This record gives sequence, structure tokens and C-alpha cells, in this order.
Amino acid sequence: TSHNHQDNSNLGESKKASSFSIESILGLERKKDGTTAAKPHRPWMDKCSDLGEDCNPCLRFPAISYAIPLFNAISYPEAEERVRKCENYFAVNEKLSYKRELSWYRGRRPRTAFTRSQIEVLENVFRVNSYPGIDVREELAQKLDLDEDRIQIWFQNRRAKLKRSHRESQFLMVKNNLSQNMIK
Amino acid sequence: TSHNHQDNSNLGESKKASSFSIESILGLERKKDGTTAAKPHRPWMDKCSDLGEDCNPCLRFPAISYAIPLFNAISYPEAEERVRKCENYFAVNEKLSYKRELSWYRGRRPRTAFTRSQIEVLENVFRVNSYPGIDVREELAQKLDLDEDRIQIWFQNRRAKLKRSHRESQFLMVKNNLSQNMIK
DNA sequence: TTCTAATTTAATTGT
DNA sequence: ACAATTAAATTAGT
Repeated sequence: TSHNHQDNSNLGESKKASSFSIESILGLERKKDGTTAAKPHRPWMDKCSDLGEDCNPCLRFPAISYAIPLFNAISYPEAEERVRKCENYFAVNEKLSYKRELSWYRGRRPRTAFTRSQIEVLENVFRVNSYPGIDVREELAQKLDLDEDRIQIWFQNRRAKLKRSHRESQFLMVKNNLSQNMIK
Repeated sequence: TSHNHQDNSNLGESKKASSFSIESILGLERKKDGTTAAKPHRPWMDKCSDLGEDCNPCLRFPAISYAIPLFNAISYPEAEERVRKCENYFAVNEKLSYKRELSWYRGRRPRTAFTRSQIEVLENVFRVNSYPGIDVREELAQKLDLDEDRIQIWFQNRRAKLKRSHRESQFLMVKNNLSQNMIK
């Protein structure tokens, strides 16, 4: 991850809480090799590229623009109406806010919330074929009204989950066998 | 919760029948027992494997009998109190205890109560590095007498908290700007 | 009630 | 495609 907080020298913390060496901590902020971080892969953000801003999400210094989609947040329902009235103030940014509403903050695809029926179908397919080809993925995408990308990522994560559970159960089995042998 | 087996009529329309078509897959499948049911990720449960296989949590057989020695064995000091509470719930009010019982035998990790000094160190590190690598996490774990997993989870939750607070303050800022603009 | 530790899983990155 | 992480959204304990 490329989070450069080199300009955090204004912390002014003279207190030393422990024996951690700050230099060792700071030394870890650099990537292993000095290569510049590759541009993140965010195809759905192409419309934002004309802004000429850094689209790399930064936790410590978030661009204010990524807060704009907040108006659609369910946590602040009262804001939506007010913002709708005042949309003119943001209209100077053309369709900027529209594009940015696509993601909660710039730079990351909004998390897809699969419906239960979608999950059911995906799980059923996964049971018989954990590696669906492009044709099955496209078919699923069409029938489930999802992007094919989402299907592929879902199967990737599902395979990882299965592998992890296998690893753990095998580990437990081995440990239990060991314990039983020790009891005997 | 079990899934309702509604026929996905909108999904079941057959167009073509390849060997891995969704229709054929869905036609084949009929829930065949939960042998491959996903297991929760509970690596700390490995520690109780020397008590026997009954310590492996099983959602289908929520026997409280194996849950109690489980937590006693790992030397959680609050275990006895929790067992007493649990027994009390079972004896007095079965219905109200349902959720607690569920979380009990399902084996959620007992909530870690960080000490003030631990929090202080973690916060100090967080100020200069919100993304500590594995080596810093291990160093922290050793010095604070915590599992590395706890460190990682703490930083995850801390980043989420920071982001949340940023979102809220920015929301307030934009809201105030809007109010000012409306007055004008 | 608020805060936060813990869990699950979608998304990202690098290999 | 996999492995390791991160983020987002919850659940639940204090």
C-alpha cells in the first residue's frame, strides 16, 4: 500500500511511551524496493480521471470530494433533501458528483451486497464447478444481473474460503490424533 | 438459517444445455448434508484440541457440555463467571438465553480488554504508522504480551474508526457550508 | 447508549 | 489464479 505520511512530522509528541524505535517504525513505511507504487486498478473510475487529482485513497488526508457521496448515506437521511435543494452549488462540477456517488469514497468499488438468491445460485454452481469458465460466468452474470467481474471475484474468494476451511479442519484432525496418541 | 428452496423460475429458463449450464447444475443439486459446510475461522480453538474432538465446535449439535470445559481449559479467568451466568440462563429462562447460548457454543473469541497502557502504545504507533507490517505487529505483540492477531484486528478497527470520524467531520463541514450558502 | 473487539466477505495488489 | 491484505458491514460485549 502506498500511504506516504512523510509529512507527519508535526506530531509534536515528545512523550516516549515505550522502547519502540520510531525510526524502525518509520522505516517500514517505504516499500521493500523503492519502486513507486503501481497505479491501482480501478476501471470504474475512468470518468474521474479528467479531474487530474490523485485518485489514490489516502486515509489520513482524504480529499474532501470523497465525502460528497455521504449525502446518500442512510446514516444521514435528513441531508439528502437539503442537498437536493442545493445541488446547484455542486452543479459547477458537472457530472462529477454523479460519478462519485458510485463509490463511497473515491478509489474503491462499492461493496456488492449479493442477495440471498444470488448467493444460493452461486453456491449451487460452486458445488459442481469451482472453476467456471468465461461462458458460465457470463451466463451467471446475465441471469443474476451482475457484472461478470463480480462473478469471477466471488469464485476466487469462495475458493480461498474453501481452501482455508480445509486447512483448518486438517490441522485440527492432526492435532486431535496427536492428542489421542499421547493419551494412550 | 436454512435457505428457502424456492425455484428460481426467472433463472431456470433453459436456453442451451451445456454440460455445465446453470440449469443442469441447478437441476442436479439437492442439498446433500453439511459435510462441506463452511467452518468459522477460529484459529485459537486449536489450543483446546488436547481435550478431545468434542471441542471442535459443531453448529448442528449445540451441546453446552463441551463448551464449558472449552473455555475453562484455556484459562480465561472470566470463564467461571460466564459459565455460571450461562447455567443460570438455561435454568431460569430458556427463551431469552437463545442468542447468548448461540454465541456461547459457536465459540466467538472472548472480547479482549486492552489495558490502558497497551492502548497508549498502540495509539502512539498508530499515529506514525496506520499500516504496521508483520514485523512491527510481532514486535508489538511481544512487548505488549498480546497475540499478533489481536494487534492486526486492533489496527483494522482503528483505521475504520479514523475513517468514520473523518467522514462525520467532513459531513459536518459540508453541511455548515451549505447552511452558510443558503443564508446568503 | 456508545464504543469497540470480533467476524465475514467483497475488493485490491502483487506475483 | 493464488496468496495476503484491506475495507465494508455486521454482530455482539462492556
